[in-house]
Amino acid sequence: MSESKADERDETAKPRRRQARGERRIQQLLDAAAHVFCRTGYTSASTNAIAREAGVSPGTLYQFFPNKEAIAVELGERLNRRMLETHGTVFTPENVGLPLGELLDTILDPMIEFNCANPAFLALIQSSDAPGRLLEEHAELHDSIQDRISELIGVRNPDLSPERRAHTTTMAFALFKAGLALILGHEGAEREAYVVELKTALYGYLAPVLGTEGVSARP
Amino acid sequence: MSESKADERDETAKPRRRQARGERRIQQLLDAAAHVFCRTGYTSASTNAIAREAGVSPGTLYQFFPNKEAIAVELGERLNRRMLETHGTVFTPENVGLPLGELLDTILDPMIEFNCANPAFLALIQSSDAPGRLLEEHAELHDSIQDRISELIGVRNPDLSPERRAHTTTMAFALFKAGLALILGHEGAEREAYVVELKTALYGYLAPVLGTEGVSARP
Amino acid sequence: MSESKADERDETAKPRRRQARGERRIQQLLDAAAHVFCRTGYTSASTNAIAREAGVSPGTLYQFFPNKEAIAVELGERLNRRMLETHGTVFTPENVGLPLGELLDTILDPMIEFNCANPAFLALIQSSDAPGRLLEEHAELHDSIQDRISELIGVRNPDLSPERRAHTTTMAFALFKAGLALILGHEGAEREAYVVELKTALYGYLAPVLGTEGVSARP
Amino acid sequence: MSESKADERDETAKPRRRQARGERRIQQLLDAAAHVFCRTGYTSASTNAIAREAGVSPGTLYQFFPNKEAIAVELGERLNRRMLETHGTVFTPENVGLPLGELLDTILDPMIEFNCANPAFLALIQSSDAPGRLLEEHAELHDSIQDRISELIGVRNPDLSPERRAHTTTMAFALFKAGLALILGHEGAEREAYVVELKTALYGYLAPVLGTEGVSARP
DNA sequence: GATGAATGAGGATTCATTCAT
DNA sequence: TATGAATGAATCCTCATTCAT
Repeated sequence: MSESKADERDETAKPRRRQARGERRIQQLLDAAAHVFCRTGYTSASTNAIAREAGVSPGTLYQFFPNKEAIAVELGERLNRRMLETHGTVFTPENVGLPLGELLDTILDPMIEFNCANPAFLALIQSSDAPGRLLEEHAELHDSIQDRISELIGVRNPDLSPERRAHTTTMAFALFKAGLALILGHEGAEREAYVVELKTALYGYLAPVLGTEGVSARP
Repeated sequence: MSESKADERDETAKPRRRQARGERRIQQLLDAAAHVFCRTGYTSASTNAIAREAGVSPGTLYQFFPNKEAIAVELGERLNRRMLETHGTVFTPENVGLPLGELLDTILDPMIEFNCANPAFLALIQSSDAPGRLLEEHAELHDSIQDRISELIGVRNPDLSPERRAHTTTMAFALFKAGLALILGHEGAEREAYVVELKTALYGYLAPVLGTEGVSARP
Repeated sequence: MSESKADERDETAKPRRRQARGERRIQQLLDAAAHVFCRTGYTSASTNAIAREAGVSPGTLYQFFPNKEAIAVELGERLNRRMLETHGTVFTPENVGLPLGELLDTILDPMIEFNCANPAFLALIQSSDAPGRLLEEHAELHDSIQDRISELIGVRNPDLSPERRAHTTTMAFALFKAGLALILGHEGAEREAYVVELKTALYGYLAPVLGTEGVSARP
Repeated sequence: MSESKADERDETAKPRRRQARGERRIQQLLDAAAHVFCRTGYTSASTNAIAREAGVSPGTLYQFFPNKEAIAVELGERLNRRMLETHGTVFTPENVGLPLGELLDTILDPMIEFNCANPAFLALIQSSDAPGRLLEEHAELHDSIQDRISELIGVRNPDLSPERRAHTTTMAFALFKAGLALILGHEGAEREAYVVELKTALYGYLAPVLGTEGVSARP
C-alpha cells in the first residue's frame, strides 16, 4: 500500500490480443499519421487531425496508442523494419567492396526509392523541437540508421579513428537527409536531378575517406 | 532620464524620439524572439513567451508586430542585413578567383562565425512545417541567401547551364545548412571538427563544378 | 506623480503586478470555485465549470491560476487566513483554562459560524482521492488546523505523552469534521441540534483527557 | 434442463437468471471494483479500470451491470448482507443490556474487523460528491446501517424522543465512520490506538444518552 | 505607448457506454 | 457470452490575438 495516485497504466506488456479489425485500424491510423506528419510535421500534427484523416473518432485512436508520441514511434519502427526488410541486404561484403560510385548507387537507389514511397520517414527523422535537437521519441530511429552507416564506413575503412568515423558518419547522414529533403520536395526530372546531386555530394565527401576504388574485405 | 512630460504636449511633432524608443523596444523584442526561436523552434515559440523573455506584456508586442510571423520576418531581415553588412564583401572578384579551398575558407569562416553568434538565423531558415517545405514567411530570407550563392557559382563558372547552376546552388546551400546545424549543435573541439567536415563536403561537392584552382575573372 | 521612469524594467518578474481588475477577478474566481467545490467536491469540480460560474472564459482562469490545484490551494490559504484573523485569538491562556464546556463553546462557536459562512473550507479539507487519503494540495491546510488543536491540547494537559496527544488531536479533529459535515448538511433547528450533538461528542471525548474543570496555566 | 427447483418467491421472474459462471464473473467484477474503489475512491474509479482489474473486457462488465452505479450498489448490498450474516447477531437483547463499554466492544470489534477486511465498505459509504451529501446510489446502504443503530438506541433507551434518537443515531454513525477512516488509514499499533480512541469517543458520546450500566429489557 | 485582462477555439487525453463480431 | 472496437462529449490546459485602461 504505498502508492497513492500513480498507477493505472498497466504497462505489464501483456500482449493485447487484437482482432483483425484492430490491426487494420492501426494500419489505417498509421497511414493517416504518415499523411498528417508529411503535411504539417510531427509537432504541428494533432491527434484529432490524425483521427479525422483516418475517419475515426479521437477515442478510437487512443484505443491503440497511449499518446501522440507512441504513434510516431510505432510508425517509425514499422518504416524502419520495412526498410530493413526490403533494402537491408545492401551492406553485404561484396557491395561494400565495390567502387565508391557503384557502392553509392547500390545503397542510395533503394533508399531513395523507399523514401519517395514513404516520405513520412524523413518527416519523422527531421522532426525537431529546436534546430539540431531531435525529439527524444525519434532519436532511436535516427540512431538505428546512423549505426548502419557507421558500420559501413568502419568496414570499408577500418583504419579510421573512432572520432573521425563518428564525424564522417554524422556528416554523411546529414548530407543524405539534406539531399533527400530536396529530392522529396521535387518531382519528375527535377527530382532525378537532385538524386544525381546528392550522389555527387556524397561521392565527393566520402571519396577521400573511403577511396573510390573497389576494395576487398580484409582477412 | 528627465524627459518626463515632453511627450504629453504633442503626439506627432516628435516622431524621432518615439521612433527611437520604439526602435529600442523592437530590438528588445527581436532579441527575445531570437532566444526563444533557438530554444524551441519557430513553430513552438509562443508570442507570450517572447514577450515574457523581452520583459514586456503581450499587448506591447502586438503594438510593434501584427502577428507572430512578422516577428520572424523582421528578425530574418535584420539578421540578413547584418550579415551582408559584416560579411557581404567576401564575394569580390579577387576572392572568387581564389583556389577553391581558400575561397571556401574566405566565405565560410565569417559565415560560420556569424551563425554561431546568431544561431537564430539557422533556426529561422530551418523552421519548416513540413519536411522540405519552408514556412512562407522565411522563404524570402532563404532565397536571398541562395541568390548570392547562385551568383558566386555563376561568376566562378559562367558555362554552367541555368539548370545545373540552380541545382548546384540549391544543393550547396542544403549542404551548408546541414553542416551548420551540426556545427551549432556542438561546442569546442567537436564544433571545430564539424567545421572541417563541412568544408570537406562542400569542397568535394563543388570541386568538379567550380574547379579547385584559382581562376581569373573573364573579361 | 512621476510616471517618468517608464523605462524601469522589473527584473524580478516574479511578483506579478496585478491590476485592481485582476485582483477582483481572482476573488470572483475563488468565490466561484468555492461554490463549485461545495456543489460537486474538489475532484469532480471542473475548471470550465468554475470559469463558467465566474462568468469568464477558461483562458481567463488560467491567467491567474496555473492549474486547478492552485485554485484550491489559494482558496484554502485565504480561508485559513481569514479564519485565523477572525477567530485566531480564541486560544488565549485564559480561554484554555476555562471549564471544558465553556472552552468548547468559546472555540467551536466561532469556528462553526465561520464554516457555515464558508462551507468550502470543509469541502477542501475533506476532498480526498481515496478514503482517508487527502489530496496533497490540501494536506497543508489540514495540518495547519490540526497543529493548533494539538497545541491547545498540549497546553491544557502537558502531561500527555506525545503519542496520546497526537492520537487525541487526530481523533478530535476527525470528530469535529464529522460533526461539522452534519451541521453544514442541515439548516435551522436541525443544524442547531447537530451543533449541540457535536459539542456533546467532543465534550465526552475530551473530558477524560483534558478534565472538565477550569485550570490555570502552569508557571 | 430442470428449472424444477423453483423455490422462487421471485414473482417478477426477472430475465436475469444468473448461471454459475455468471455468478462467478459477477463476484470477480465486484472484487475488482472493491479494489479499485479503495485505491481511487468511487468517483475516480473508471469502469475500464475495474474491468482491467478483473481481467475482463469492458463489454463483459456491461453484460452484468447496466452502469457504474449498479456496481457500487451491488457491491454495497453484498457487503451489507455479509456483514449482517456474520455480525448481525450482535443486537440481541442480552447484548443490548450489557454495560456500555462491553456493549461497544461487542458491537464494534466485529464491525471494525469486518471493515478492515473489507475496506471497500467505508469507501462506498463515504463516497460523496459534495461534503455531507452522499451519492444517491449509496444512500440506501448508508440508511440500512443507520437504521440498525437507531434501533439499538431505541431499545436501549426507549424514552428518547424520535428527534433526539435520530440526532444521536446520525451523530454516532458519523463518529463511527470518522474513527473507522482513521483506523483503516493506519496499521499495527497505530491502528489499535485509534480503535481505542474510537471506542472512547463513542463511549463518551453515548454514555449520557444510553447510560453506562447494564440494563434489562423492559417488559 | 504600455499593461495586464480577456477571449475562445483548439490541443491531448479520458471515460462511461454501446456496437459488432 | 465475451471480446475488443468505437464513440463523442468532457477534461485540463495553451495560445495567438484583441480589449480596456
